[in-house]
Amino acid sequence: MATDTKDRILEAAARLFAEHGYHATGVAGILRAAGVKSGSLYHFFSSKEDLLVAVMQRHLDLLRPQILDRAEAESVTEDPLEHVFSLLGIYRRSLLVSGCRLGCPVGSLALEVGNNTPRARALIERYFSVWVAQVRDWLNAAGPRLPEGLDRGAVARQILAVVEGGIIQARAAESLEPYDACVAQLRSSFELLLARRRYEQEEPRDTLMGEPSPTKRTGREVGGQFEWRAW
Amino acid sequence: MATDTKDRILEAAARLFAEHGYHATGVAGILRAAGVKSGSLYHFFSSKEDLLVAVMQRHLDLLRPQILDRAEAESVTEDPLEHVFSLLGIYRRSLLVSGCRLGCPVGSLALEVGNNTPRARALIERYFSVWVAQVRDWLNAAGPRLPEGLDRGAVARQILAVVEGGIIQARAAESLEPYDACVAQLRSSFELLLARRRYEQEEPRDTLMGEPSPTKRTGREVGGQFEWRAW
DNA sequence: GGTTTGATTGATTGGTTTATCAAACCATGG
DNA sequence: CCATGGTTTGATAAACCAATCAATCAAACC
Repeated sequence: MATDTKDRILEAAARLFAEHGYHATGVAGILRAAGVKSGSLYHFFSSKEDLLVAVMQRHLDLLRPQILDRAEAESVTEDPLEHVFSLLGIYRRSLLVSGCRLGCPVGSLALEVGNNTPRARALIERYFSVWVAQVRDWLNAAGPRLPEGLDRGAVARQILAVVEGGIIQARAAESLEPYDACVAQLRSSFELLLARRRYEQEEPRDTLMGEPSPTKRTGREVGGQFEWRAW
Repeated sequence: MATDTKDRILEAAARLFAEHGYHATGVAGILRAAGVKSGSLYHFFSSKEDLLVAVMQRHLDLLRPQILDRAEAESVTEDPLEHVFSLLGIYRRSLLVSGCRLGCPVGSLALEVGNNTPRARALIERYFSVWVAQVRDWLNAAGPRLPEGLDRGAVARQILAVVEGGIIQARAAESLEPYDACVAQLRSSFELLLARRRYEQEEPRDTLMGEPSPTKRTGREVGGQFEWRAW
């Protein structure tokens, strides 16, 4: 069927672009992976670059259902801060199952074709915007638990940076360790923010690095420290 | 002269790889940019991939003199924490003068040729290691101003992640704003760490988000907030 | 002055790439 | 049963790519 072929091409192209990059992926490889002849591809897409744009559009379309919503769904609590670390856990799993080869498909393409491919660049920008906006909303939903003056948009951008930068390092090192270190450090920063908020409010506190306001805490205890079940 | 030609080739290749990526850069373009004929290139480098490795080696060789040492040199104070933000300022300038096209030449290549080019990957990994080790040393030099139990290696990795991730976002957005937001947020985290340290020591403090221990403060005051002169 | 060594040239090769196109195919509706 | 239009085929064009190589040149060395 028509849409089936088109989807197979898109899926194959998305996978190969993510694995080897845009330029390193030949049309022949996409055809082979999709089980299609060249004419079919050029029936649906006017050029390789056009295919790239379609792949990016697909990533954008799938961002919410397959990444953001899933991060929420995987959180055992309704703590919006847990959604954030759930999200980081999704990328970690992607690295894990691919032997540190696949991280964020958009991040890779952003650096390779970012400029000099205007349509793709615009989609990448929107992708990041949606991502950041969702994380910002989660941070906003954490409401008074985070400090008053905190720029939650900037924090969301920083979280995205940590993800992308952590993935770069993990790929280079062929190890999850750098990614985990970045995330762990991010978690510490959050604990500090939460602690600071409690400090501002002069609430009673036992430990400074303690758990988030435990209204619904259902995470597991690990080594005496509360885990937000990011993975 | 011999070395002159070789250097011109390396320089041209490094620039073009950073601008357009490895695969998108043709040998012909390198020859044109270096003002050299193909035979010369293949006299010095056995293949395009060999040239890539040489370019990476060059980046590694220049990391200390042109990036890390310069970050120290540009700091007006001897505060090792200022070195860190000085370093972030170097990358910002690179983005600025190139219209957000050039960030970290190694980060781009890390994602594009990271795997499936073992020699290049190993050099990228070493590059990041040296980078992280230097930042870690700076953090260590900050000594007791940072909290006792802080994993300074992890913080250094996180800083690298913020740089690389901030650059990705800046390139995608064709704007410095995302990079600045990430760095600003990083700065806030540091202020929080310093504040926390002072809190631990039960030292007298006036503001929680105040300046770093002002033994040698020579930065400029901006809007009432202390600036570490990152740029 | 003659020889060796290394550097440089630039036309050329062989392979690969993206993209085209006319012909065949097939489902749907008249 | 045919007509139509979207779909698929696969050979092939045209451009591009990395890489080669015999020939020239320059300098250093004996």
